[in-house]
Amino acid sequence: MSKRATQYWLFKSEPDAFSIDDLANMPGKRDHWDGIRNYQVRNMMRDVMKKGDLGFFYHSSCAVPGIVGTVSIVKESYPDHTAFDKKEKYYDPKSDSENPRWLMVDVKLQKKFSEILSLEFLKTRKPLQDMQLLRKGNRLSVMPVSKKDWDYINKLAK
DNA sequence: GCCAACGTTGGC
DNA sequence: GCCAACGTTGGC
Repeated sequence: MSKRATQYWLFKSEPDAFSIDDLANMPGKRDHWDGIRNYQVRNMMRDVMKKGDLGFFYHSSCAVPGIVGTVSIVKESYPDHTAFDKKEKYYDPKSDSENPRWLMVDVKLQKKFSEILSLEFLKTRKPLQDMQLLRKGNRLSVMPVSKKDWDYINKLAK
């Protein structure tokens, strides 16, 4: 039986809403990654993302955007219950428990980098020039990362 | 706060 | 199914 290769990802979060320290302070340093309301991202989580995959934690829409650490996928996609709750920011009346439209996964903190790898810095790295994160106009909040870029960035990290 | 990029919605 | 209008993301 052939074993599936680990896939790599990047998760964006606004640190004002949920930072890597917030994840570090959760019981077991794990939490569900709710609030995905984009079909491309949902489909990737549903069809491609597997338990054991690894991802970068990225801080967006803040003073210094960049990669701040790594996580592992500890639970594969399941219905995002925050879509059912009127009080939630990402409530979606078109989704309910009978027919859930949105999914989430659980992630666990693997490593917090001692220094942020800023977007500004990453842009100067020649080997990363084709990375999806660095492409103009990219708006996906979760995106795949190639093994090559994963390995390279981890070597830069402290 | 500006604005480029781009996903989504809805009229036709 | 086209496409204009609108909303959101996210860097700057």
